Amino acid sequence: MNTREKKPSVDQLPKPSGRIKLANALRDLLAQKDFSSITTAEISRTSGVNESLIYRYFGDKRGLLHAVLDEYLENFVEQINWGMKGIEGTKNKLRKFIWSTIYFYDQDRVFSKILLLEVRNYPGYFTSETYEIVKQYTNLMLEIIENGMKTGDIRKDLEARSIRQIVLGGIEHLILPAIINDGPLDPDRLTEKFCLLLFDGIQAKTKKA
Amino acid sequence: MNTREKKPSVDQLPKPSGRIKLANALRDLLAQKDFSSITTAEISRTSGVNESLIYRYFGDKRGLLHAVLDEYLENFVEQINWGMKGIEGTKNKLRKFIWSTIYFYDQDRVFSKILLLEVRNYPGYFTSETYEIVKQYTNLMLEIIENGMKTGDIRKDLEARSIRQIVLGGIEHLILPAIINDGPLDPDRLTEKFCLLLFDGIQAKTKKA
DNA sequence: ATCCTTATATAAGTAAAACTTACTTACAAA
DNA sequence: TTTGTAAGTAAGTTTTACTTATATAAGGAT
Repeated sequence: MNTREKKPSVDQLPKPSGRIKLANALRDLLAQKDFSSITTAEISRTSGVNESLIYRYFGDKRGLLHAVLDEYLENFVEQINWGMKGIEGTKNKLRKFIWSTIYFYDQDRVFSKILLLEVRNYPGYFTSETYEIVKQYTNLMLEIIENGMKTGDIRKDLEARSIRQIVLGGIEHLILPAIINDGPLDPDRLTEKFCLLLFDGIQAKTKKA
Repeated sequence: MNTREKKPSVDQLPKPSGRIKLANALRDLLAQKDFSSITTAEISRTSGVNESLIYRYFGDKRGLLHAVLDEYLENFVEQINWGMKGIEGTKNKLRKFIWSTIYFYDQDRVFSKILLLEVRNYPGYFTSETYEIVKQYTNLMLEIIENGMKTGDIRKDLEARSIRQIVLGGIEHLILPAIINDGPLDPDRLTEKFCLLLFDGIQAKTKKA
C-alpha cells in the first residue's frame, strides 16, 4: 500500500520545479473546492505538469496533499514555538498557546478545513509524517501542562494527557462552526472564554463552603 | 448531486429484505475495514443483493452508510434521553451525559470510528438527516447548560454554546486515542477526570485570595 | 380471470478518475 | 564520449461508483 517515495526531508534537497508547480496548483484548487472533488487531471492541467509526475514525486494524490500540508504545518509549529518564547507562568503560556492556535485556524481557512475535516479519516494518517509534525505541536502543550503540575500551578488530581486531549479537542470544536460556515472568528474573545472555563471551571462560585 | 431517494422516514414503512441485507452487510464490512476501501461490489457480494439496489434504496454508497448510521444514532439519542430522566442538578446531569457518551463510544467501536473519523469530511454532512439527529444530542447538552445558567449553577460570564462546543470536542478528543488504537476505555475514570476539569478548572487552589 | 401498476431483482453495461508503463530528453559526472 | 540519473511525456490500464434496460412476482381493481 505505502508506495510513497522516500521523503526528501522536505527542504534543502534539489527541488525540481515540477514539484513546486504541483504543490502550488493543489493549493490553489483547494481554495475553490474540497480535496475529493479535485481530480489528478485537474491538478495536472492547472500546474502544467504531467499527471504522472504526481505519482513519481508524491506516490499518490494523497501524498501530494500531505506534502502541501507538511510544509504549512512545519511553519505553524515553528511560529508557535517562537511565539511561546519568553512567556512566564503556566496560565500565560496556556493562554498564548490557545490564542495562537485559534489565530492560525482563523488566518488560513483552507488549511483549517483540511486539518479539521479532511485528514484524520485517511487510514494511515496516524503513522504519517504529517502526524509526526502535529505531535510536535501537541507535545508542546503537554510540556506546558506537565511543567505546570510540577510548579504547582495545576492541580495534581488530573492527568496531563487528559487535560491536553480535552483542551485540543475543545479548541477544535469551538472553532468548527465558524470554519464550516466560513464565518468570522474572534481569537481574543474565544481565548478568553476558553481560559475562563479551563482555569476555573464552569461552576458558579456563590457560597464558599 | 443529491440523488438520494426521499427518505422512508426510517421505520414503519415497508422494509424490503434487500434493504436490511445491504445494511447488515455494510455493518459487517465496516467491522473489518474502513468505508472508503469497501467497494459497492463487495457490499453486493456480502449481502447477496444486487449492486444496483444500493442505488435504488439509498441513492448512493454514502446514502447506505448514512442509513446505517442514522439507525444507530436514533437509538443512541433515545437511550441517552431516557437515561437523563429523573436526574436532578446541573452537575449530575452533565456527569451523566458525559458518562453516557463515553460509554456508547466504548461499546460500539465501529460506529465510534465512523462518527469520529469518517463522516464529517463528507461535504453535505452538515445538511444531512444524520446531522439532524446528532443535533438532537448536542441540543440536549445545550439545554442542560442553559438551564444550569438559569438556576445559577453555572457562571454567567461564559456562553452556553461555547461551553457545549468545548465539552463535546473535549470528550471526542479524550477518547480518540483509545478508538484509534482499539485500546480499552474506562468511562468511569474518564468521566471523573473530565468533570473535575469542567466543574472546577485546572488551577490549583492553594491560597484563597 | 385478466390487466395494470408497483416493488423487487438482475445482468450487462458506462464513464470517470486514480494510477502505470514504456519511452524520451536533458544534463552532469567519470 | 560514455554512462547514469532525474525530469518530462503520451498513451495506456484498472478499478469503481453509478446507470440502464429488462424480467419476474405480487397484489388490486375492473
